[in-house]
Order: sequence, then structure tokens, then C-alpha cells
Amino acid sequence: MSAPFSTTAPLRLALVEDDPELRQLYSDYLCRQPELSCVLLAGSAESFFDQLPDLLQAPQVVLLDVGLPGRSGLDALPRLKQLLPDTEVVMHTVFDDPDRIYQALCRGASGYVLKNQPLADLKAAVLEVARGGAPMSRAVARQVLAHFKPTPTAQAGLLSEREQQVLEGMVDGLGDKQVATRLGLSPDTVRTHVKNIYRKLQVSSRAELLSRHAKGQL
Amino acid sequence: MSAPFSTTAPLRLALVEDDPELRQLYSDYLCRQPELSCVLLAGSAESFFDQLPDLLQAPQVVLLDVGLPGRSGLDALPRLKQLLPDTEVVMHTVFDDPDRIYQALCRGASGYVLKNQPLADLKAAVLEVARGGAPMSRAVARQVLAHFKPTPTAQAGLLSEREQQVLEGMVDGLGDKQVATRLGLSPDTVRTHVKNIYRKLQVSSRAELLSRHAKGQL
DNA sequence: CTCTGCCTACCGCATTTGAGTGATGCCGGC
DNA sequence: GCCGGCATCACTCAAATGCGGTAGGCAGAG
Repeated sequence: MSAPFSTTAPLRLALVEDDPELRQLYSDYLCRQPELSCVLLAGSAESFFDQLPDLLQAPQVVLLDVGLPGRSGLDALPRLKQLLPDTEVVMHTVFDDPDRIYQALCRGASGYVLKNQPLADLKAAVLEVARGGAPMSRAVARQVLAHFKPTPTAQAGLLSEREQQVLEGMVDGLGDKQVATRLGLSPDTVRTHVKNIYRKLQVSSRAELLSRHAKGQL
Repeated sequence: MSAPFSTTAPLRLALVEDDPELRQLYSDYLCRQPELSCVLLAGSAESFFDQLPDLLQAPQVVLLDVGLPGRSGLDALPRLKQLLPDTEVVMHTVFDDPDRIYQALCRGASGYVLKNQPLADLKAAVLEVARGGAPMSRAVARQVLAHFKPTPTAQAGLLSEREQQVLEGMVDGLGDKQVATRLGLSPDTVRTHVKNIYRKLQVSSRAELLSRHAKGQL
């Protein structure tokens, strides 16, 4: 069939995967798809950036591995998005820890698929992101949503009501005295609450507390 | 037991939709699915809560409309999750504004599908959420991801490269000396950078900085 | 009744942090 | 060449913060 209904040219895809065997496997499969066209194959971020200038047209989608060497995939993301702002990036990795997912999304990834999925899902993810979607594996999507729930686990029951209120003030960027004013307490009382909060949440500074709160690790 | 092919009983689904016509349409379609069993049909949040006690078993999934009357769906969410903590909620609505999505996710929704989708997608979303996923329509997923990119605008160009690195350290919850160690600088140098950052970003404390960073107001 | 946990408040002390000032060197624009 | 911005380091001072303990009142559990 000559694809009489296809209104679009094949999608230009770049594949960055450090394992040569997997790279071969993925490229074999993906390139065989009529909707896709693999314009770049790289085994590292460096190789990817080296090959970029050779392309006539920038890739529309990059499948980016969060490689074994350190976190090269994550490190490369900002530069990639800077060079190719209109290119969609789908992370593709075995790691599903919240922090790595969070980092990837903050750095501009538009999709995050895990590596234990069928090849068809990989293809679907690439097409989906090109259509303006945000493909995410089940576990990843859940992690992302978990990021929105205020504090379903830790702080519930752990912190007393007063401590919650004090915490709220701190999260708003207030100092001890300002929190005290807001709650109509003595600054010393607030200080006591703050100390107890630190102990309960296992942190040892305002900065650490706010940082972890921001990451939803609270 | 009969049902030789089914390892699981049909999924108990509750459908809350204020438009009688749509409710009929959806329930007709969804109840016809062998994997699903509509145990509750409601035209409002009140009706839903009224019918809940009559059920032998709580629904496993609730398809919740963000109804036309105000935002009844959103308002009902916290109560719903409180009564049925283990029930998954999929929002189902025509609204795709960021704030409504954000509110829904914060309040405990695990899925968010728009109303202009094929009925098959609705069914898929229900099954997906029951399997531990987080089904979201394309546009919704993008909104969610957009929520993570905190600072594409302001700080770019405003802060020097060094200052960005120092800021990064602060955001990670580190103190001056720790940032200094990470960057291989004198603590005094870091302190100078911190002061300059405060001036440029118009804040006057670490707490305020981290707070605004968390809110994406940076 | 005792014990525990919470809320309140205070004291003291070491460290961190915010704010000001100054100094050196590098770089780039005018 | 001068000036401004940047990066680096240093010093002071006052305020905020982290950390330890003490202590009375109050409520619920044992």
C-alpha cells in the first residue's frame, strides 16, 4: 500500500541509547515503521550533539536514554532543549525513581517511558508525543500525580495540627516571628514547634525542609 | 466458578454525570462492557453520596464530572476520597483549564479525561486507572507537564552562570558552606553570590527564595 | 493516678545568615 | 583608557536560626 491517506511525512526520530544491542533492537524496530524515520542514532549524548549539525532537518522527536554512565541523559536534556526548542524529548529508561522523573520533566522532557515495555508501546509513545501528548508509563504517571497531592502520607498524623500550621507558614517563606504573628503566638513557641517539626521530619534546616517540600518528598 | 476466562470480577464503577442524556449514553456503553459493572449512577454529588450507603461494596472507580453547576465535582472530591480512600477517581469533563486540572489532581483524582473523546477511550481510562495507571487526555497531560517547568523565563539572562549554580545549590537545600564545597569556592564567595541573587530576584531570605521557587514564581 | 503527648513559653549558646563595605582581577563596550 | 558587570575573597555587625534544656497546664490512655 502506498499510504494514500498519509498527510504527513514520516516523523524524524533520533535515538540515543548507550547499549549497542538495545540500540540496534530499537532502531531496527522503529525504523521499520512507515510513520517513522530514524535520522540519528547515537550511543551517547556527545555523539548525539556531534551528529546534529550533519542533519538537514532537526529531529522532531528524541528518544533519550538516561544512560548508565552517571546521568548523562538528564544532563544533556537542557542543552538539547536549548539547541532544539521545538523538538519533543521522550525519556526512555529503566529508572522510575521520583527524583529522576522529576528532574527529567523539569528539564523539558515531554514523555517518560520505562524500558520493560513492548516495542509497540515505544512506537506509540513517539507518535503520541509528536501529536502533542505526553506519553508516560503507568508507574511514571502515578509518580507525577503523586507530586500534586500535598502530603498524603508523612505529615498526616505525624505532625500535630499546630505543627501543620507552623509548617504552612514556613512553606510560605515566613520567618519565625512572622509565623508567630500570623498564628498569634510567641516567637519562642514557634521556635519550639519548628524544632519538633525538624525532628519529626528528619531535617535540620529550613532550607532542607523547603527543598524537600518542593520536591513533594515531605 | 464459572467465568473461566476472567480472573477478576467485573470492575465496580460509579458514574456521576449531571446531563441525563450523556449519563444515559455513557452508562449504556460502559455497562455493556463485560469488564465493567456500573454499581452507581448519579446526576449530582449529593445523589452520589446518598446512594453510597446502599452499596454492598464500594465502587473501585468513580467517573466524576466537573459539572456545570459551579464546580461540584471538584468540591465533592475531597469528601469522596475521605469516604473511599481506595477508590480511584477519574475526572471527566469538557474543561481543560490548568487551574481546574491542578485542583483536581491536588484533591486526589488519578485520571482526567476530556469529554470529546471516543467512548472507547473512556472505557480504556477506567480500566487503566484500575490497573494503577493515570489516564489523561493529551491536552491534560501536557498541562500537567507544563506545571513542572518552573523557570523558563525570568531567571534566564538575569542571573549569571555562577549565580545559577549557586541558586541550584540553595534550591537543593544546602547551606552556604555546602554550596561552596560543591562548587569548589570560598564560602565568602558563595555568600556574595547569594546576596546578589537576593537583590536580583527581590527576595530577602532563603526561605522566601525557596518558597517562590517552589511556586514557580521565580 | 501516672505517663505520655501537645501547646505554650523561656533561657542560653554556637552557628548561619543577611547586609554592608572593600579589594583584586578579568573582560568587553564605548 | 575608563567604566560597568562579573567572579573571587575578606572583614565586620546584627539578626535569625539550630539545638539543648526546663517547665507549667491540659487532655487522653493505661
